[in-house]
Amino acid sequence: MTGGNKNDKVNMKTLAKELNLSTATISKAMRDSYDISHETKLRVMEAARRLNYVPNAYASSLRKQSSNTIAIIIPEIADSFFSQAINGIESIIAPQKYHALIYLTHDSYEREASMFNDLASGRVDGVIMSVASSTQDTGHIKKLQETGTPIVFFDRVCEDVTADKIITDDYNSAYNAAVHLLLAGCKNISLVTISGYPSILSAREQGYRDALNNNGFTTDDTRVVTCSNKYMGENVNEIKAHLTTVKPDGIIATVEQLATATYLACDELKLQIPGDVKVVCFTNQITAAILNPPLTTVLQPAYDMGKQAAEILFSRLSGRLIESEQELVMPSQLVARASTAS
Amino acid sequence: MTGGNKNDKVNMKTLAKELNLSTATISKAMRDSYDISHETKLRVMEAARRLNYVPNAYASSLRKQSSNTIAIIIPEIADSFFSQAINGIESIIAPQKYHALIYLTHDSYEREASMFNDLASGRVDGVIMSVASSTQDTGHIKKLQETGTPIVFFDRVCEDVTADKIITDDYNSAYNAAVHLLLAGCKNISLVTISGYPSILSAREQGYRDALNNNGFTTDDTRVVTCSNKYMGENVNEIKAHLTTVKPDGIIATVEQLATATYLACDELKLQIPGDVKVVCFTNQITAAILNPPLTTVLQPAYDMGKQAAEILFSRLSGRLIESEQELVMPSQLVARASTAS
DNA sequence: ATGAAAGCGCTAACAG
DNA sequence: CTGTTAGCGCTTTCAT
Repeated sequence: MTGGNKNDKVNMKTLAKELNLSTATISKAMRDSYDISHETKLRVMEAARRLNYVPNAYASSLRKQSSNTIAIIIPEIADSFFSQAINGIESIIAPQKYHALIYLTHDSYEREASMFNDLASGRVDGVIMSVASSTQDTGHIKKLQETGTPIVFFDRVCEDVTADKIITDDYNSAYNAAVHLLLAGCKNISLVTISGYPSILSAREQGYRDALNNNGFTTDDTRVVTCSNKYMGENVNEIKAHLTTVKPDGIIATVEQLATATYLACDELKLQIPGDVKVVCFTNQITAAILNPPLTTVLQPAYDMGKQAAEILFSRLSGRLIESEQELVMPSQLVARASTAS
Repeated sequence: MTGGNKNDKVNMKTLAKELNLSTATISKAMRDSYDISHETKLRVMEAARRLNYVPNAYASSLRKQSSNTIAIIIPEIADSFFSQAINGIESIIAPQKYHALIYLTHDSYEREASMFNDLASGRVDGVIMSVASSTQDTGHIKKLQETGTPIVFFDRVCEDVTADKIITDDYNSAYNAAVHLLLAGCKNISLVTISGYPSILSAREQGYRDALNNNGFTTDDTRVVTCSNKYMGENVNEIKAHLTTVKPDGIIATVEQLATATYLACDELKLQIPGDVKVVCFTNQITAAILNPPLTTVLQPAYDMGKQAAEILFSRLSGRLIESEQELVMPSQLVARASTAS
């Protein structure tokens, strides 16, 4: 360890001394202020480079009461939808020299609430989030909002929180997915979903129910499999049990993690897709096209949703956006593949 | 917006006034210091809760010269290996109340270097990283190390930087993958890889070459397809061209993103896997088992690698670990599936 | 165009 | 056990 971490610590004072200027002048020069002469700026820049000077982020944040940092709060990172959304967010914030703190709730309300409590520390200027599936009470979110920290939701939004929201048309997407299965000849369609409160889950379920009901089918609750956990093995078992007892000829899976579980369940029961059961899943997995069989998906514009969320958050931060909170609905796309072929 | 962001800002002074104590006492009470009476601590806690007091993170960081924040610097987030590794990192840092800033290099040296320059601002206490494939010069990394910021590499390490490193045995994994293909009857094995400098790429290539050479096969450079970009379409075309001209009967793909490209290339050329070409890929994709056909993978312990990286970083940060930097080699696992069946 | 000085909110000596 | 004091490094009036 070369450990030059104590003595050669170079700050504004060092620079000021080096150039016979005040720290105020250095500060202004570094930020390219209008009332510093061009020549002085050049001298400052040169010295900064030469001495490896980088302004201390926390001193600056403390003084300015703003941090150029946002929080991304999501349930899970090993998920194509969320990781693509992060790419979208990053595409906007990185050029602006903003920083992203990432927090994973693992769908736990307790963790989410604890994270929000911490964020009141002024650590971030704003938040982009997808709420945990187990979150019902939203007091923690409203409390942070009250401190003046803007929050933008994407995908898993909270209905009872007033904030900017980026979603896809979950109701229609599910409705269309169900119609797609009906047109493929299914008479007996089940929904495989996860437990939780976010409105996107109920919207997807309602879209599924309405599509069936509007087309002469009934939808009793036995046709809805609610996977209660994230352990692949248990989900597979729940789905297998359903396939064995209810014998659906079509399945709509509402979240990405259920795609693999559904395929494995069919596999283990030697059920053919799409012969015995047709499957469509809400997922952004890039491998959907090369699955056995290729999976019909409801594809969300994850990258663009992240981009939009970041852009709206920036508008709020800059004060440019003063209108009331908006809900932006972006289009999902049903990509038909062999898993739903007639 | 209830906007209580100005007037009711509650800090230590507020609390001190409220309780007729000094800010020093508040500070110590909040941190559960031994020289504060139990009773006072309770009063402080109560008041803190009542007034929604949360210590300002930046004031604390500035004063303590440490931020309880680390940086995770990776090439890409929409990648199973990296997102699983992040889960591993998070499992260690979250309970310790550490925060993670995430930076994506998109494999660009310029972005990586610029990020490292910024980190000299004291924003983070340490770094966990996987280097960009285009990074050859490592000056930016060494420069940050010289400020005393510990860096732990995982997977894509820099050979010429002295630091803690968590890797898998890339040479042997590739060697074994090649042997696996030979045993499956391949006579004509190609490597599909990406351009770049990280030693894991050359190790994987060397393992492949040695396995063939040691078993009586030659490995000329025409058998190595170097995909130069990340646009799926172009990669598919490069692989198709190779399949058409060289006609390999076995393929080893060195990184996750090449799995889908390879499958699509075979698909478009109507080549059967494993009949015409057998395929094995370094990937952690959960869908490997349900691909058409199920894909033989070299599975890295991504979650545990992230965990280890975080644990070692914490040892460094706490000063517990004083020995010289270590390289921890963790085992990969060859998971044989139908894509390499004889 | 530059500088002096105050202070962001917290912590760590040190005194009492 | 509690308080006083001096900063951490920066930004921002306000003078000059």
